[in-house]
Amino acid sequence: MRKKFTEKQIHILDIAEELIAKKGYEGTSVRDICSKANINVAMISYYFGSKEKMMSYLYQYRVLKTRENFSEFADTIKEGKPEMQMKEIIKYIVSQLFKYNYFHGFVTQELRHTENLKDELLDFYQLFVKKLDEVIKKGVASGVFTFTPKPEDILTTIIGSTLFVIRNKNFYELYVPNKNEETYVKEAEKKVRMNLLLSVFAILGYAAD
Amino acid sequence: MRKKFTEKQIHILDIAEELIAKKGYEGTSVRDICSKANINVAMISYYFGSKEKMMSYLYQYRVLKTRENFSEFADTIKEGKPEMQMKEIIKYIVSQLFKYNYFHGFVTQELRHTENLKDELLDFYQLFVKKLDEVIKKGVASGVFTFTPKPEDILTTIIGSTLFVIRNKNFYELYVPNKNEETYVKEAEKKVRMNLLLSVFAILGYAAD
Amino acid sequence: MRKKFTEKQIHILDIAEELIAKKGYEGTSVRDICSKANINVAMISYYFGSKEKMMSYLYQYRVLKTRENFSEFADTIKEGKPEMQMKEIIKYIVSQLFKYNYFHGFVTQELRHTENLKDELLDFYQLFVKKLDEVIKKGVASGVFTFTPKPEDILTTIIGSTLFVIRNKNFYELYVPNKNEETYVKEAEKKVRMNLLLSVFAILGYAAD
Amino acid sequence: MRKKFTEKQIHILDIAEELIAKKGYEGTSVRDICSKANINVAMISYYFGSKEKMMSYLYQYRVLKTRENFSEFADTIKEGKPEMQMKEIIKYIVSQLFKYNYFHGFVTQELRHTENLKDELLDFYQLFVKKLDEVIKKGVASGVFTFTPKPEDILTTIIGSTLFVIRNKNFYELYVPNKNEETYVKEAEKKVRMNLLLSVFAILGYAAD
DNA sequence: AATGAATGAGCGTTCATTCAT
DNA sequence: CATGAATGAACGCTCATTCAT
Repeated sequence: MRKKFTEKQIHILDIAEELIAKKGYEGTSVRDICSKANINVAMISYYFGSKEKMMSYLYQYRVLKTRENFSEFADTIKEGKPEMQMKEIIKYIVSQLFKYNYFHGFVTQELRHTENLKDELLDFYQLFVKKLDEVIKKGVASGVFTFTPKPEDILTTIIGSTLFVIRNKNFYELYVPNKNEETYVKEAEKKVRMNLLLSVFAILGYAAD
Repeated sequence: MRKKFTEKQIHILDIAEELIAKKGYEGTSVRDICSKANINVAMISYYFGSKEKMMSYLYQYRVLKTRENFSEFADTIKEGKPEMQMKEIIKYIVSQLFKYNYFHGFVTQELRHTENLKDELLDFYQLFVKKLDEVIKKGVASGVFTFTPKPEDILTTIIGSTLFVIRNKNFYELYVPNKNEETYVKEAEKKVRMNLLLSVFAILGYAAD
Repeated sequence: MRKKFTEKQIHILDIAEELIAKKGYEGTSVRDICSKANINVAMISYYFGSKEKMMSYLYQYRVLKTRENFSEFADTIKEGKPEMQMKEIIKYIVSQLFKYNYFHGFVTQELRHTENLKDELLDFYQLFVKKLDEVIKKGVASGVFTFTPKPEDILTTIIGSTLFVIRNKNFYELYVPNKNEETYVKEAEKKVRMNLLLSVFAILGYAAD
Repeated sequence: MRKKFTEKQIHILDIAEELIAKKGYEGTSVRDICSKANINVAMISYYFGSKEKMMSYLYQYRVLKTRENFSEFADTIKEGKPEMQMKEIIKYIVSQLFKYNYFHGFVTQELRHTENLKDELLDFYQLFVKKLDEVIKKGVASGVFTFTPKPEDILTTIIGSTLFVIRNKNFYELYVPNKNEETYVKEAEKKVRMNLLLSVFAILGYAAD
């Protein structure tokens, strides 16, 4: 059920995503979205069929974009050494979660409304697992990694830790040096990335020389 | 503003928590809760003043219980060696999150409704950070730990990873051997706990003999 | 359907009257009344059967008292000259309306709820009409009054003017010299009384010598 | 905050006014109004924002119309003799109160809901007082009136008496010859008008030749 | 292709009243 | 005799959606 969206539709989806990530699906009324998007209240039903279908389209749209993005990324690290690849994967996941935190925010919160779509996200996660598995095995084979942790556990740690930081801003900011609103996000991202690098490479038994 | 609750009120809170964790605050109507609790629609206003106040009471009630529970737990590990203490802390946090996943589910999702109460959760997290800090320092001092990672990062990894597993059941269950509905939860909890033990001890540079 | 009331019941009726006169029948909840009377919410149904029946009892109670009161008053002027009697009647009606403005306030506002009871008020008004008729005829017979206006019109003017003043406080107070909250009511009562005396005696063609 | 209303809105306001005058603001539910107006329950909120705001608009609308109406009337009597002017004013006020008795019914009963709007009614009453004052003074100057009663007292008598008659139908109808429902109202209006003419001209010491 | 008016269902809450004690 | 817990109906209002244009 792929669909091409007009500019106007994408505009609506952007605003819907932001509001829903902030206030939840039920907490966000069609009127809220339309008012912020400067369109008529009837437009969401008109364009997408219903509020719920709009959610599906929004989800599809983002997953599609994300997959394309990941595809490109995967290409860029194809040639590197395992330790570099692992580092880049961590960096990529963390930055993507921070960048599209709106999306990832509502994915876990609001996916109950689009139960059948979860599969697409699942496929996407498995893509990561597969990639991590490759890298780990290659690293172990080449001797730079000592241990063989489960790739799904590595992914769990990376995504889980990052989302926790994003969602518990007022906890984590206690430990981030620069609390300036502008720079906080960057500092937080950096801190969680460093933590994950340390963590993951420790599990891998990475012997830096 | 502590409050004693009757059995009936606790019954309502239990059901409310479950539904809200599943379907969100706005997604759960007073009628849903009352219908499942076999009580009159007016009772929530009658007992708690309003739906919103019920949320506050629910939150208070759980945080209070959780703090008391943690207090007891902290006593039981007071005497042990750092490595044992760390192991027990991880085990404790993971098991608590699994046990009260309803609560932790709505805490991160629905806290916007009880903004002023967030501080209590913050205090609670800081309790953990403090405890972790003690254990890490003691372990480093006694030589069983080699490195000194930040306690807030350790906590982030533990809670983040566990919550991710809880909330992405149909991802994680792909990697859990026994998919029997009854045993799955236990297996999943065991798997994430093992992962975290490995992970945390690796970061600490724990030298097992 | 006469009824004897206990002190507690009278206490409730007093409070109910005040609140209903202020905020209307529907605007006053049973809870409001019970809360102000420091009694249980169930008491009004318990004592009076229902909120509506309470209204009936309240109405009966006040009309009864008022009739008794008027009876006494009628005795005191029995012996006087017509012009004195007329003066006293005006003074009496005005002062009673001011004194029991709570009651008269809700009588005209809330009588829609006790349609069948209007007869009692009607009887009461007719008592006044009869008395006024007597006085007018006596005065005409004795030559102190020149004209024979209809007694129901005299009553209409007296009650209508007084109630208008009571209910349009912020209009009439513009023309009352002393606006001090304490003395205003007395001044207003005095002013409307003087107006009515002038008015009624003018209609009667009273020739003061 | 003046507002133009559509025909549909005016239709709703008419029905709302009638019901509220009869049963009070709290006694009249939004459902009552909508049911009688054959519209959806949501329409009152949709058109006016809320039930309470509807009251304000209704009030504004009627006061505005009434002021315009009075303005026109004032023009028509500009040229006449004082005694003719006085007669016309009485006739006008009485007929207006009878015509718009719904409005005047709820104005005194329900103005607690639109506290801040009372001033507009006050202004309106003062317009009458001013006009009466002019007429009285002119009459006294030209010698047709002997006395100088206070204009606010004249207004009080006129409005008070008329409203009393309107609100105590089953009292006054005892004295109105033709009790036929159709003609009663006209007869009652006539009777109270005659009474007021007599009354007011007597107070003015009008010397008819 | 797009709108604004209008709808019916459902929301959280309050109501007068009843019930068990 | 009196209470406080509990009820079902109704409240004003907002919702996502549909309809007529």
